[in-house]
Amino acid sequence: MAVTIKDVAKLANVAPSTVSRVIANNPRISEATKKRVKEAMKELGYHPNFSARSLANQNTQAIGIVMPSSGNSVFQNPFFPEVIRGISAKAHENKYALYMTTGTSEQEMYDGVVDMIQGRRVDGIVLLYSRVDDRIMTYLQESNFPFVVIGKPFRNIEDITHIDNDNFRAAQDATEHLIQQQHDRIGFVGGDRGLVVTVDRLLGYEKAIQKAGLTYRDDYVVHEEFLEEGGQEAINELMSLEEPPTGLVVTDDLMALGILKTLSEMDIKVPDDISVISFNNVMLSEISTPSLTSVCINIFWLGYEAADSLIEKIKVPETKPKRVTVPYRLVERNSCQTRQTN
Amino acid sequence: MAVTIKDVAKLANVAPSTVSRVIANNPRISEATKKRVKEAMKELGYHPNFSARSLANQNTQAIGIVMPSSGNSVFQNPFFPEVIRGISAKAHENKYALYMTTGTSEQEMYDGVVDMIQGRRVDGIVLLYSRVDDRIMTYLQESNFPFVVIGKPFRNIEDITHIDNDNFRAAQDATEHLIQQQHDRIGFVGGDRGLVVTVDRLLGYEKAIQKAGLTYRDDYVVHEEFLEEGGQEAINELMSLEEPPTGLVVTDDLMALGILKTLSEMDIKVPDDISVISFNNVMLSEISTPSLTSVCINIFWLGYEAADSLIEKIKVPETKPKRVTVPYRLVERNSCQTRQTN
DNA sequence: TTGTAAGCGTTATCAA
DNA sequence: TTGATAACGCTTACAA
Repeated sequence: MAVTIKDVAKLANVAPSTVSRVIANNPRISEATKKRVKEAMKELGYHPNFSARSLANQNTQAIGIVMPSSGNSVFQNPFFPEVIRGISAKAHENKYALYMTTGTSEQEMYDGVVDMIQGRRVDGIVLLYSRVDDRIMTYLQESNFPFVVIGKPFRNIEDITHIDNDNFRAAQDATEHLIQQQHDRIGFVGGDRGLVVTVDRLLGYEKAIQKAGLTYRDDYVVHEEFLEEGGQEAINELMSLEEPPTGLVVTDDLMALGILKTLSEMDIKVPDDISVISFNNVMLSEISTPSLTSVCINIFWLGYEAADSLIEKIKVPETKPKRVTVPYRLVERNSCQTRQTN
Repeated sequence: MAVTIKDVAKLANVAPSTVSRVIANNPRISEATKKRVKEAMKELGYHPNFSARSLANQNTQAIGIVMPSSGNSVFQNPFFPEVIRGISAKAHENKYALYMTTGTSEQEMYDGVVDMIQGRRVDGIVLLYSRVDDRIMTYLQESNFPFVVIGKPFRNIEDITHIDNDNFRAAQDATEHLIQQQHDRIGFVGGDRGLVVTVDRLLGYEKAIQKAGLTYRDDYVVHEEFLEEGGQEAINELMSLEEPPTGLVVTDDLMALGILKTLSEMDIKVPDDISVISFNNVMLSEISTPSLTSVCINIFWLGYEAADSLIEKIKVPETKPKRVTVPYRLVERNSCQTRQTN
């Protein structure tokens, strides 16, 4: 077995409880013994056993991360490594480790989350997505376990701490950016309509269209799962309309990349023939050709704030639910240009 | 407190140990009591407490994942979500959960790993990269803790279970692919030369060059950190040579994407003016324009095998170290073409 | 086939 | 300021 608190106690000639106090940095312990114990720890190479500690403590110093199921293609989105980096940064500052459940189906994910919570593997959970009518979120709420959501909860917003951008306004701004560039036929390409973020961005788009006095056209709004089979068809149809759009608001950089490809295959030039603006500003948007004008939503920051709010909630359970809004900003690159009216 | 084994025992009118046996599916327990206990568990909504179990068991049912430090830009590489997906799949089959350390510096990572191991947070570790002279790997070896490496260990290969592609041959094949397409001026663009995989691929490239009777030129070999400041310069220089290459072997799809961009800015057309072949075959290689001819290294599979070997090692500690070689295959797309000799 | 009881490595309460 | 000692929730000899 590894070296335990007892070994340290023996070597330092104190009781185990004293060693425990030294670890916890209990103020009422003499500097002398503190030093002696610390030396003993160093000498033996002592490391506290987390399981034992958790058991006694009722706390794990671990945060659970719930991603979309890995069967889902969004799993591939660079959004995730980046939020995790943010979460991780804050977690690390507070000596929390990260724990992940995974699963290839919604059911597996659900079971994983239940296990994680009921099995007391973690002190709190960050839900990395928000979808309409999500069992997991419902469960989290009912279980009364500390958790925060990245994104906007579909219901019970008031009761759930969540970290989000103002996606409505962001989409409105993005759309208006195209409008300012003289575009008046603007399409919207959304991702999974089950995601609240998709809905929010669509609403923002609609608002901008309406506010500018343009007519909202159903056939300008498509949803594609570009990673799936046949994902290109939606774009094909869109561009085959009698009056195809000259500007596109796309809800995700990765989708925009796919669209860039489809367009190039149709021999439609970006930004000359059509302007494309998208969201997230992942590193790819910079290295694609053309580089993408994208709304930077500060992914890292979302993660960082999420961990921050969660840790607060863990430490002070009475903390009121709150909404943290992370700012966004439009980053202009080369996928948009003023419409050529000739 | 949550419902414990005692509560279940009481309700089912048996001893706690019996409940424990039912959980462990101990064969010598009567079907009758087994059923009774199971009903009690269901009725109370019992879930075993992992900490308690780990403490008694000396096992955590968790696998630790060690990524490069998140300060490092490779963190962004879609390689990671994909290996993790693979690890996760196998882990899940065996009811292992995933645990992640993170940190922004090598030191932080190191401390995290030590904590994870000494604190008995995990039963084994998957190291997701292999670099020349890595402290963490050295530590893992010395600590005699179950671990596997994805990639080829820099030293002590015989003693370390690792999962890898034959990167030497893969690079040789990739280079020969260009040679077959009549290219005779072929450059090599590598990533971090501290990574063993970079070295292996470079050697494979050299071998192919030499085997084909082409002359190896120092100035055709560059290493770039394309995500870093000034990453484009290496390519710029390469293409400004008096006799610039007409083919490029690039060690990573993401780098290849960056190169595609740099080339397009220099008004050099791919594949017309220059052919590019890269590695990893991440989803992006398909949706880039042009799509990338890439060596598929079966990332998911790497992860899956890694978890498999690790779990075996955890269960049977005497297991001999072994090397698992995951096959690769060249996926032809549109970034390469036969050299136009006119 | 089942129960009793010790032990896993901590923390925390109560005395001293 | 420190030491005994009882939890924490589970597993596992050993007994029955």
